[in-house]
Amino acid sequence: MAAASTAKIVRLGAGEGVIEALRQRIVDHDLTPGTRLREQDLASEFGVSRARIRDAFNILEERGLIERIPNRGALVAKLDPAKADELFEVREVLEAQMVRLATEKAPAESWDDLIELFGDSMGGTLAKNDLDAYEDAVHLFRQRCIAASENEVLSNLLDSLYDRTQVLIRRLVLVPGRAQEGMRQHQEILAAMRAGKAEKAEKLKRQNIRSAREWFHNYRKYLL
Amino acid sequence: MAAASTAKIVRLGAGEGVIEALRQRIVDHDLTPGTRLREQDLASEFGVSRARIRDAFNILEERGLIERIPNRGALVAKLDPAKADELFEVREVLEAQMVRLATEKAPAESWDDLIELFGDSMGGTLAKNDLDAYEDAVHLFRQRCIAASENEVLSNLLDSLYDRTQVLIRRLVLVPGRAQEGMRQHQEILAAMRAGKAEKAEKLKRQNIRSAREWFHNYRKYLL
DNA sequence: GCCAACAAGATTGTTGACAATTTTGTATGC
DNA sequence: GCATACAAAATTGTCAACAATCTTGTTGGC
Repeated sequence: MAAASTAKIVRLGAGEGVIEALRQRIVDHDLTPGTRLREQDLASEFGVSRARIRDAFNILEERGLIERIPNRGALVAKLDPAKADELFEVREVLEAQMVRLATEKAPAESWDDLIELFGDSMGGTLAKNDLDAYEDAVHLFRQRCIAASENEVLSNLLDSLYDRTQVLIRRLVLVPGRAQEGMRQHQEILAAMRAGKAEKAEKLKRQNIRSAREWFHNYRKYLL
Repeated sequence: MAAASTAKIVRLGAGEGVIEALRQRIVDHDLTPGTRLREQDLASEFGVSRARIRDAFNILEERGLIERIPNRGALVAKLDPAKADELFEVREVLEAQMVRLATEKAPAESWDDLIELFGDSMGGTLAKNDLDAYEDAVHLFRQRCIAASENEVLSNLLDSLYDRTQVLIRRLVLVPGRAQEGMRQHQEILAAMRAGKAEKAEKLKRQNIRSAREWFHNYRKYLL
């Protein structure tokens, strides 16, 4: 569930739970973009002082999840098409690098269970519109790749980008046909990884993100 | 000079200057890795309250420039070889993407002045060991590419990564032969950009970072 | 002489109160 | 009726004091 949990283990101060709770609400669209965040309200709700909320705001702003206007407070960051494009352009190369490094650093057999997961049964799963199962599989693929790439810097960046696009990705799966194509692409990527072809896997992952970006463009009216 | 100034224009609060000042000291190695940062000392020096210093610490920690140990304070982050490798692995794809986007989005003629800058006279400049001129040229190349790539997310990530490796890069130029090779690589990259060959430019930039990484490995005893 | 227990000092973590700024509501003049 | 000026309320920005935790120096015992 928690995308950023891959690397953040340290510092369990009083305010740490606040950051995570706010992050979760924002990426889950519990707090919709543009929502104004009042320090005192949140402080009362979480039972901490305003200073803790302020600390959380500083960090969430640095991650791009909220925007702050001097003397006016904090707003949940909006995701306009231009900004979404920027995020896709960066994800394209970072996720491709993730797959490349994972292929190079992990033994080929370690992907067998994921190949099984994305295998024959997945088609039927999607036919029944069981999107949760698909989302879980993609999420697992992602987590395994991040772990295998053994690069904390990359991991943190991917988590940060993922937080900002999670809502969009989730909605994209709703578009008829997108999940099927995504499944096929993951099968191809995994096949390349199983064969140890890091460069090919990287290229395929890049195409996967570009493809997602194109679907987003074609359906952006419905997605944002 | 200020690498992170490309995008951070907003929020000129009292504490904003503190962040920038501390960042500058860290990336310039004015504060060496492992240095302990005491809140009260810095608060007195900058003439602000400890809370402002604390805010700055939060942000610098998020950017990976300092590390915090609970109840023990903040240390300037150390850059061990493993972490340096991680940074190179990420820079490799992000800077390549930067060059690709810059080539695609900016008119070919716009690189003519940089081609001139990295042209014939540069060889003599390096022969005289005028490293400042070389560093300035590389810095200008970088800034122009970031601006041309028109991607704020990418720009922020590159600035953040650059801050963490600036000292290392600066020292790497000292290694005999590295500057000459870097110059040649930039000439090739710029030639590809001038020709509008985005994919080739991307590939060359990738090789440029990989090459820098190898030099770093070979001379890491002297560099860290 | 060396180690452990304890106490004093230093440093970070947290809070509530105060100051500065912006927004909102109201009254007044045209 | 509408716009402007002013005042009150709400909200954010800043700070200094207090509490908790860790480090360091000292003393006593073996």
